Amino acid sequence: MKTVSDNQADLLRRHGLQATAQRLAVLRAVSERPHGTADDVAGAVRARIGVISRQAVYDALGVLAENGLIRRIQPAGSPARYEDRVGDNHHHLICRRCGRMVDVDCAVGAAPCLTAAEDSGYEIDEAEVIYWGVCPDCREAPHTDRARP
Amino acid sequence: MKTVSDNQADLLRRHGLQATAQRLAVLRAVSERPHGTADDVAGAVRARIGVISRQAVYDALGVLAENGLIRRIQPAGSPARYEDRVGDNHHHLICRRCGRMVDVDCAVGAAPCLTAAEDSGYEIDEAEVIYWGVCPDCREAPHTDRARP
DNA sequence: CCAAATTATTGACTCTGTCAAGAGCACTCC
DNA sequence: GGAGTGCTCTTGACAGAGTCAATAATTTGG
Repeated sequence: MKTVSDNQADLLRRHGLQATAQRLAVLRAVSERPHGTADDVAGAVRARIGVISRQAVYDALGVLAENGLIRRIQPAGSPARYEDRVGDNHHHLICRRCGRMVDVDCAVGAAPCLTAAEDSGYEIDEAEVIYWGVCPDCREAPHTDRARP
Repeated sequence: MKTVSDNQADLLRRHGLQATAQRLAVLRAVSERPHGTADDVAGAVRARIGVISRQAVYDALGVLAENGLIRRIQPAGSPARYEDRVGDNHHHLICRRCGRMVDVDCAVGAAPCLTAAEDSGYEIDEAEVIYWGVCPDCREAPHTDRARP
């Protein structure tokens, strides 16, 4: 019988990547905590396999993202975040106060948003949409900004 | 007769900001070269008024953006960029190879894109849209990636 | 099991951007 | 038009996120 790790190892090899302990752990960490930063991932990986270098984390995240196994999101004012929900080009909704990020299905449709009004001759391959707002929790809580007299 | 600088000074004061030489020069630099980075702006300002500290540039860009006189765009993998086209919530189209950025009018309409399919209870105030692709020039030119054997 | 090639580790380094203290201006009020 | 007050600029140290480069360790095809 094959374990989850075996399947993920095969997945990596099918993409022409070597299946190392570090990459497997990174892949698993991203899938367990969507929208985590490289640092979060490093922490989760260390909890599981003991030790990993910062560079290995960046390398793994890099090749996984390049090969479409994970997706990198880089919101303004935040380090890059990673998620394993790929292939459906969904969008993100971020709270301006607490930074919490949630997924949003595309309003337009399945293969969405890839048509700009005028494409200026560009060959568009991705539409990145980030909605900014205030999450329910932060809306209820008193404004920390205004709280200081 | 009023000069351009006088008008911009008034503009600043109308927003409750002091009209300093540095701020005027920053505002002018942003308007002259849209999509420039803080560093570009600093260079342009130095060419005009001689010298400005890095901090003053960041301060000026910060207050101008806060007051809606300019807009800050922070694309993945690039330092922040600034433009003076504000108030119409247009979007951007960036070339993956050369980084060139062009404006795109919103496909949806005038006050656009603020409606996500499901808002998860968030109070959305901005929709940031970035299209990624390859510009006409880079499409014609040979791939630098593939060019190395 | 072995050799070649890919990956990981280590540590220095770069690039953007921020913080804090003091000096210098801009604007207001007389 | 001059002086005070408070905002703004300069200077220099600092921090976070990510990259580079050389060496050591694994993976994997044969």
